[in-house]
Amino acid sequence: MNKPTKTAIEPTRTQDYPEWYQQVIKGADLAENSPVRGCMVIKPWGYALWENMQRVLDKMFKDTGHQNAYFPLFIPMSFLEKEAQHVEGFAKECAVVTHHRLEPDPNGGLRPAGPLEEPLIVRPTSETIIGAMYAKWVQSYRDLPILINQWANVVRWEMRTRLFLRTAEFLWQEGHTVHATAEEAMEETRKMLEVYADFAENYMAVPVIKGEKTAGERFPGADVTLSIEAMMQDRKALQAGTSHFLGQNFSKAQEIKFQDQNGQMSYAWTTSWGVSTRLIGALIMTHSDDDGLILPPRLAPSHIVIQPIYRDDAQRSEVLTYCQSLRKELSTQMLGERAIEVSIDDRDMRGGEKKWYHVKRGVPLRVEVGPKDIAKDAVFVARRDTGEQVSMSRSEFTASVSKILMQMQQNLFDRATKLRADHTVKIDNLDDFRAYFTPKNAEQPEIHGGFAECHFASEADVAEILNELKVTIRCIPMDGDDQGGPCFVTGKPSGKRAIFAKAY
RNA sequence: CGGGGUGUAGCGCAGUCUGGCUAGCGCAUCUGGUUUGGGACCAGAGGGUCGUAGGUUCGAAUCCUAUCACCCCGACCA
Repeated sequence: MNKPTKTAIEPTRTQDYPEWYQQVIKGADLAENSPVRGCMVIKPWGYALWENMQRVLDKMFKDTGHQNAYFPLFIPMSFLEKEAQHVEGFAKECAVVTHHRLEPDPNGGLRPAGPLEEPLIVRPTSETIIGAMYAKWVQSYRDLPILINQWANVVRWEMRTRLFLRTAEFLWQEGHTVHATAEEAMEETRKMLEVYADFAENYMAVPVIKGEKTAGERFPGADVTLSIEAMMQDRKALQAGTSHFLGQNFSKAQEIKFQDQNGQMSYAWTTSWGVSTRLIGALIMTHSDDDGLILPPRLAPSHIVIQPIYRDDAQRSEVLTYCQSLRKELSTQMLGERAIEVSIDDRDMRGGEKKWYHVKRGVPLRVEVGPKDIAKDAVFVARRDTGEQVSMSRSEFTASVSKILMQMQQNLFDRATKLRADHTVKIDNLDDFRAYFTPKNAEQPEIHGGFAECHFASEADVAEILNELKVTIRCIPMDGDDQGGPCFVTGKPSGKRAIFAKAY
């Protein structure tokens, strides 16, 4: 008795954005919560998406001279203690291993036994364990630079979690490099931010702002933190990737030093940079609509699903044969460097149900093929991004499929760019700022605000109002060409504008 | 760690205030049939230690006590 609903996902974005987000994930079967507090299970469709992201990023890292390696999950507690800022930043959210076996307890259960002499922490990030190894590997300037990346899981014991956006355990990559000079390390920091921005915009179709974090928002232990910031459809900011110039902080703490050309001992300069499964959250919240997930073709695990339509066995075999040949023909087409992925969904399932299954999963193109289509050698094509459905000849479709997918990729990017442009404003006084970030409905805040470009002279001056409105300084954009102006709170002169926004 | 809430079938819930036959409903699942260019219909079936442990009672999903788990709101964060 389940009546067809107007939208495949309920509630809609405007009704309840956070709940919509959860339902999109559920509808697309990307992931679900696990019995382990704060930890998610990434299901095959979600993991395939992550694998595509990994494949592209990994190539980008290799193309910029990096190699992959793997370092331990566990870090001796004393390692973390070495860098004071770093300890302070992460100590409160670490999982700590204190025992190395279990024994039966009197109640028939198990209890930890065999206390460790030194507790191990599960890595929240690997600067310290990797730094300890780098200290051994670096002796001479000839050993530099070291350019290593690792794909790993990390654990941060967050108080509140949300699928993909913030989970206790998440998957990521972390690059860790060592350089002889500050300039070279800073160049590496910038270079990797560019890689992330390139990936976000050209593969994820998510427009990002490259910028520098303020002191208050910096990575614990970094001298400079750069980030890419994206705007989600609820107009909140999401930090999608970070790249840190760590100066000599970690090399001094961990004795990463080398003899230079002149025989002098110097501390090395290090960087670290990472993106995580959070990118999937960014993807979802940038493109999806009230019918579910929308995937940018370049990262979609499957580009086209062919849905055969038939009534009886005779038609079935005729239609399936046609679909198989269509599939084969489409599979030879390329989308960029990747072959187009085509699947045939011939499950015994009602047509409408099957259609919505793929709509919710965000497959870019859905192609229906039935006897009537075959009779005129045509296919019925539905585009996920626009919802447009057209019948076209088979030859026309196969000839243009690659172009259509690239158009979709571009359309998603343009759409997201427009949303951001429509909700980015320059604000120069406190009243406007407060009005911009205050929802009309205090009980159930509607989607409001966006990015505010403002001048500020010092973080302390704006701390109070930011705290009150739950707004943060996202970054000081690198590409900004602003000429300076007065702080929106104090009127004191400031250089460049910063992006202010509510954030995930 | 504060404030609020929820634990009943795979999922979503009703029943609890006011204790009482065999604990219900929707979706999902399974079987049979009818359907089939679009989120089907009919008939039937399976599936529950009512979070856990005590207590009150002739009798507890329901009342009392304790406890655990999870969710939401805050403080903290990729």
